Amino acid sequence: MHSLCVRTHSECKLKMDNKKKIRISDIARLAGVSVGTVDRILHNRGRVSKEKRACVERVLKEVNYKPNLMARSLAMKKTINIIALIPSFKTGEYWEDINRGISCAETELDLYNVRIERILFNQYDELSFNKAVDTLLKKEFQGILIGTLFGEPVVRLSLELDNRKIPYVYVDSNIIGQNCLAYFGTNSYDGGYIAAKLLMEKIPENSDILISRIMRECKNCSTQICNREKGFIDYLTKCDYQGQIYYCDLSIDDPLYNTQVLDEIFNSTGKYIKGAVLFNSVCYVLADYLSRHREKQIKLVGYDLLARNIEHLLEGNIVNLIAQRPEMQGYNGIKALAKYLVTGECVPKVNYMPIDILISENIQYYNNQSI
Amino acid sequence: MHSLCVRTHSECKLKMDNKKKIRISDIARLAGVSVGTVDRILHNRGRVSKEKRACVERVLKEVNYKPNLMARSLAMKKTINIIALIPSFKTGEYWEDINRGISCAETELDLYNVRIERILFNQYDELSFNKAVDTLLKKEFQGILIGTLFGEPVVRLSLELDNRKIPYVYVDSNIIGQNCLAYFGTNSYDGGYIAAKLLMEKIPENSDILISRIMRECKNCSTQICNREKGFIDYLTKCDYQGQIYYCDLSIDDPLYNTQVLDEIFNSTGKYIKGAVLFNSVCYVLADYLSRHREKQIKLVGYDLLARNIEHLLEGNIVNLIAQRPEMQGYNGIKALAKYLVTGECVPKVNYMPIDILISENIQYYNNQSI
DNA sequence: CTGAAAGCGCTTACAG
DNA sequence: CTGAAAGCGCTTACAG
Repeated sequence: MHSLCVRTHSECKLKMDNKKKIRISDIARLAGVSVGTVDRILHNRGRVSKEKRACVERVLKEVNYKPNLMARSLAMKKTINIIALIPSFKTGEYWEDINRGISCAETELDLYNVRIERILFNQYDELSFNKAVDTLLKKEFQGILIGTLFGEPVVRLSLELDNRKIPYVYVDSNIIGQNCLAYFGTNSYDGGYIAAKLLMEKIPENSDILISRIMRECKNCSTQICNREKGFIDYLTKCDYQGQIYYCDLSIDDPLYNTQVLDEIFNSTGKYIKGAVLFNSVCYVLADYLSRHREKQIKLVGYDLLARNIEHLLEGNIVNLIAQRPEMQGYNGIKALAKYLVTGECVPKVNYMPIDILISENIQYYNNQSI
Repeated sequence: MHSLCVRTHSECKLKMDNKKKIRISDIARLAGVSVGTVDRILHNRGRVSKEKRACVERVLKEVNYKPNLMARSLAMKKTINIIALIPSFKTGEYWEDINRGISCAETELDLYNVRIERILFNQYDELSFNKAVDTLLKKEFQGILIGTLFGEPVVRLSLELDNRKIPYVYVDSNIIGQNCLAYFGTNSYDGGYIAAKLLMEKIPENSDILISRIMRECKNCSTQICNREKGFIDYLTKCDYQGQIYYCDLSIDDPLYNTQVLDEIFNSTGKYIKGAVLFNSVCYVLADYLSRHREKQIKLVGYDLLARNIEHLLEGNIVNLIAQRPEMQGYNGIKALAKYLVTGECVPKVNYMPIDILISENIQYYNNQSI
């Protein structure tokens, strides 16, 4: 059956050495078939005889064919729809940055006929997430990026997507054991470990510290925060930390309540507290109090570049912010989906973002680089 | 003359609202001319009558035309040649990272028929730079990225490029007063200022410190290093630092000599030195000595993620490395050139990279993100 | 000065 | 199962 192959091996070689990009029509010519047949084989569209298939595949193996993606996307009028399922946000909030990365990828991919639709939910309300899932499952889409705030319903959604063979990417925090195409986010444990190191080098040895939590967070939502706290504590243990750890639950929007709670701690047994940390993105809540009532005697380490956190960092009410390249998470997440959908290529499954350390002197440069 | 315009304003509007991307042929139809004529106007190729020009421009203004870049680049077989004029490097050295960013852009831009040629020079030898310039000026190229090690000859080259109307981008350190298309690199002064802050918070108040330099650097080469030192000293002044500053000149490749020099300092008046800094990328030279002779009693801050620096950071011989996203510099620099050459769009002229603070705990994640 | 036509590399009906 | 042809949006000779 090889007689069907009208070109010899050496001719193929010649073609290869000859640097010019080889095209589908070249392959067709070399294999003695039409471009339509080559295309069918390239894309597994079937309806090709064993003989021709073997012949074309033989040529393919020899020439290292790379499709011209521009020509492809020009010829296919078909658009690819990607959904971004992320929390809604206000200006200056954490998810705004992730969304900015998504928008950036969106602009770039527009040329390739990739469209992105955002479906938003309330990050403090699991029900709103479930509703968003119901909405999106009715839509036509080929890929989805998921902000993994709510572990359990994300797993449910993932199973459904597995069924439908729709690729999905996680951002923010990872949920292991799922078939996501990729995860983009930090190693939360190490993010906590680093916070402890930064805090410890700024306060006198074995001073007491305060760990604050935000009450409005639902119990089961963020593995991110649990893992950070675990890393934090492990660092303390490793250095044989001997101080006292205080815990408190703060309100995200009731400063009076917070003042009451914190005054109580600081004015009683907590008067030797020299450092504090808060593991989600709103450490400004604590900084608000400290700046007004404690005159920078207490070193605070927090996470994420919310506008209100940055203000406090610049004023010295926060000593370090730990950032995790949210824009990059959004950008890379969308690009990974598009790459897979356009070319079939995969990226590594777990992609840990850098854990960036910000101080008042370097924060002005942090978001200068375009992505 | 408006009668030449066969479509009315409202028809244009209709076309716009109708979301579909408008094409050159749409414009031609709306203006009552051929696509060839529209193309000539779009690209200022001349040979168009005043009337038709006015008519087409009128339509253009109304429809917010955006060319389809994929179709354009598919149709133009013409390739764009960009030169990267950078130092040669060995594995694990600083410029390897910049080069990696360049390669990354290269891969991406291949689709757009952008080709990149590297011309390398010896970063310690101004003559080799000048030779490289001679070589490249004989070539055919449309844009160039320049590693600005040698201030004066870079200025000369820039003037020649201005003459030829060839856009150029600076990376690594900025040279002000030139017409570069863009600069990508850090603010060196702030890079030094931050080094001082990091060092000061790790050593006892007013301990003595050591500033090391590398002898092989040519006197006139790096404004980068001068500026870092200036920032460093200014921070000390600002905190009213009272310690003693020692200076020493080290060899990049003669550890015995360095041992001698450093032993002399540390064993005499320098015995109270608790901190050290080195402003170019090879602080491993000093770390080599400290790790062998001073048992981590001296805190060292350095720059850039050379393989040998990273080793010392992980072993605790360096407390902080300050990094400046070299890959991003290379990548963004090339992309800026390509963008300008393909679409005519400019990026901001001065693009300060983030000043990243690395410790042993976060360095493993630093280069994980693809760019 | 202007337009009709061919071509970039790929995909997609369509006819056989 | 297979191939010839048209088309994606733009550019580029070419003829007039």
